[in-house]
Amino acid sequence: MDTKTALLNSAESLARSKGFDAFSYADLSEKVGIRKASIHHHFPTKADLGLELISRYREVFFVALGKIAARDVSAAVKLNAYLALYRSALKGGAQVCLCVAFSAGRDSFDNSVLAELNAFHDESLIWLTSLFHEGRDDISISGIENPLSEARASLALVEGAQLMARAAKDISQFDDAVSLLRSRAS
Amino acid sequence: MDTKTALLNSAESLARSKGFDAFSYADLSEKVGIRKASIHHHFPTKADLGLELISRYREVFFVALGKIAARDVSAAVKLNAYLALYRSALKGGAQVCLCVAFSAGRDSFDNSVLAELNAFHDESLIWLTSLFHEGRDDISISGIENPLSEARASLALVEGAQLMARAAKDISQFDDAVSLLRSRAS
DNA sequence: GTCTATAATATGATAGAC
DNA sequence: GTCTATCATATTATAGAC
Repeated sequence: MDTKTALLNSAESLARSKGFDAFSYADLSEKVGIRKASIHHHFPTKADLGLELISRYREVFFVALGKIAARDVSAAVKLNAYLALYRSALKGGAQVCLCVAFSAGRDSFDNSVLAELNAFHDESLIWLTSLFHEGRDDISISGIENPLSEARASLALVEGAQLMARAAKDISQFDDAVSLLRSRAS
Repeated sequence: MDTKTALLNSAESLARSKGFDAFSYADLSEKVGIRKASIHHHFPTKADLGLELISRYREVFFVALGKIAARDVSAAVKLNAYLALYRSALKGGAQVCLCVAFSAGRDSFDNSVLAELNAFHDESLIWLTSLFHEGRDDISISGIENPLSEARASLALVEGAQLMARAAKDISQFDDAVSLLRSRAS
């Protein structure tokens, strides 16, 4: 693996466990085994690092969602896969997804990072709305009256559930919070 | 108002808008009009300040919830009051409630602060579970099968909705996320 | 209780040798 | 591309005068 990728991987892990502003180039230096100054060669400023982080994350995340959507299974199965994706991102309660980590960060992000965050949010809503439409049609998810409202509520639910689980360092808080939604997917 | 209260008020505002680790004694100094060193007289360390902040917040918050619970109105009305409390805490999208702010903070909190956070969480669940029991009994809130599950989902929902609204600096994201829950309270 | 002054440390970032 | 050395600045915190 090349140095830049190693830096991105370690930075992502640190951002998701501690927060983007809570880790320093010194932390990153120690994790990757390279001097602080050398990191600036790959990411001149920390803002550059932040932008590349969220950009890469969004790309990878929606490739995963695309694969779920393409499966020839019921909407209920896809909803469970979506919840499993957020659950596994928790790493047992030690990390949140990068989107939650950045949303929780201080207002230290510039417009390009905020644009990525908004895009993540909008794309998620589109994906979820489509899912709930499907679930209403194939009647595999119960009680759907308004797919868009369901999408908005579900996104806030999984993000809040992640936040609580990491704060308590207890993944069962995530499971408890989403159990009601999961129970509607037969 | 005495200096200590002024410090707590300004610190709470800063923590809820920027994050607890994202404001410094210098920021606080400027806001209150007192020198940095003088703050240490009231709060020797920043950890002391954090503990007093969350402790005071929990107290005030559950006094408010107690007043809502004591009202002679339907559970649906109480649920709307609960959602309105979280909505007003948003200050239009600029702030989150202190509980969300601390949950999102880095792992810089010691055990006493984490204990307050856990207590906040547990007390909220008890309050909400009681509310949903009431809503099932007076049939003012629709579709309740398991009050505890509803409580857990609702808490994660409002916290996630706050996080999203502040990240987008747009209170309508909170309203959108909770609209489904609100619509069940007739 | 508040001030000035200062300490000890950590931060993001740059210059220039190899 | 990585290194050593350094800078400017910000952080929490303390000592001691008033």
